[in-house]
Amino acid sequence: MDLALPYTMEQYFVNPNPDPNYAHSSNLAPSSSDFMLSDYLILDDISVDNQESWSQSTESSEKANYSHVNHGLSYGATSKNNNNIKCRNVIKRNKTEMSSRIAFRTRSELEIMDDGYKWRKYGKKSVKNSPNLRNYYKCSFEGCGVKKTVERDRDDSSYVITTYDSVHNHETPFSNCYTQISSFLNSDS
DNA sequence: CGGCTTTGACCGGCGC
DNA sequence: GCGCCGGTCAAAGCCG
Repeated sequence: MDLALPYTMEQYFVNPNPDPNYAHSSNLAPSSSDFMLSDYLILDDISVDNQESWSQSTESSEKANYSHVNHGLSYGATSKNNNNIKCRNVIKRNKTEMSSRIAFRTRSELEIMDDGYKWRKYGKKSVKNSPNLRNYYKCSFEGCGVKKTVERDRDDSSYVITTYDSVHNHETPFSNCYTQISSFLNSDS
C-alpha cells in the first residue's frame, strides 16, 4: 500500500500558484479570470454520491462545471486504520483575491490528527444542522496564517471532516519524523 | 510562568 | 433594518 501522509497530501493538492493555467488535473481547464474551481478527490472506497453530506460549501453549479477526479492515491492519517479519506480541493479566485482550501474526511475515532504541524485552538462553535461542534485551529508557526477547522460528519460521526485554509509558508517541524514513519509504513505493507 | 484550551462576547456577511 | 449564522477575539483558567 502506498501510504502518504496528510501534510504531503496538502502540498500535493493545494495550489499556491496564482497562475490561472495551473491545474493539478488535466481535466481542469479554467477559461476565465474570475472563476471558482472545485474538484472532489475520492479516495479508497468512498463514493461520490454522498459528497453533499459532508461538504457544506458544495454547489451544484461547481459540480456541473468540473469533473470529479480520482488521483488513484490513498492516504493515511496518524494510524494505519485511518486511511478512508475523501478529499476535496477548492481553489477560489476572483478579481481581487485568491484563497486555497482543502477539506478531507477521515474515518477516525480521534478528532485531532497529527499532520506534522503545530496548531493552536482558538475557537469552538456549534453549527446549524449539525449536532457536533466545530473546532477552529491556527498554525502556531510565527507568521504562518494557515487555519483549519475540525468537525465530525453530521451524518456519520465516525468520520472527521478537516478543512485547511491557505497554505503553510514553512516546512513542517516534524518532516523528518514523518519521512521516517512513512518509510516504516510503506515497508510494512 | 509560559503556552494552551475554554468559552462567552463580538463582528461581519448574508438573506429576508 | 433586523436576525441568523459562521468565524474570530480575548479574558480566564488549566496544566506541565
